[in-house]
Amino acid sequence: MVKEEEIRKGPWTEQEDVQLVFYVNLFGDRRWDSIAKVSGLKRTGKSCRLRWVNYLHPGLKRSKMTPLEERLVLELQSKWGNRWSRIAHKLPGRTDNEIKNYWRTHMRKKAQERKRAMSPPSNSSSSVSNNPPVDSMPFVETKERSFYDTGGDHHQMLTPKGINKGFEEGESTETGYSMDDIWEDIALSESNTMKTVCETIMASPIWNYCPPPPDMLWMMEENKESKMFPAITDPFFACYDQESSNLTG
DNA sequence: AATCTTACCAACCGCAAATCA
DNA sequence: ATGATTTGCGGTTGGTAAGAT
Repeated sequence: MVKEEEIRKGPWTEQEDVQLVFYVNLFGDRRWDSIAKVSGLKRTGKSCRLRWVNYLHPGLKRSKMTPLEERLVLELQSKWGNRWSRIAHKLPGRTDNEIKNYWRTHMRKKAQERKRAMSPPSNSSSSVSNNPPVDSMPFVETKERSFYDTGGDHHQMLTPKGINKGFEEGESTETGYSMDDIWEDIALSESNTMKTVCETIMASPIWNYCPPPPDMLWMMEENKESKMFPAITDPFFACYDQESSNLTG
């Protein structure tokens, strides 16, 4: 485990993202503690998993919720309550965190609308403390259009370019880096093989290496994340087995 | 133009469940 | 069978961009 004083927190950097993507592709999206250790990332396994699941996973949709998805979220939430992970399973490409955030925002807005509707303008001062917590409020479905509907996912889910956050229309991010940049970094090394990767994996820094081509990495079917990586009993050793048997030839 | 408010999202935390030794 | 470790989930917080005043 990484020593406590060395553990990094807060926003992930581009380098960390690339590094994590690289190691997850190498070892699979399990054993996060090991990935955290081996990768040299000064992050906890938990943090690595969260970053992968919520941001770096290639199956993620980065577009706004479609009206259909919104409706589904609302229906399932009223049915199952705050079982975000369960709900997320019904919405391919969406994460529990995303849905949870959406719900919070949505319900806050609903609560405000209700507040406005229930409290006449002449008597508005008494309404505030009577509002129940948003999560406990019974949901009343409306037919209103999404308040931030953009028409849904216009991009192919599985292509690296399609998972950018918020700049689907070709915008670039102001805040430093984008997933495009990451994928570009990865793609830069198309000519390099896994052999090179495995030979150099234990050395540092990671930036001397070039990951395998993206199309090799991200082959997965929607809703079948578990098949994203080859079934390797012990990925750490399997890597080197593969290196010697498959990847050299 | 400056300040305040709101909406959104990334990431953390604590806890429980699952897995491993 | 059991204790330790790891993983996953849900709640919460903090930062920031956009909109309102």
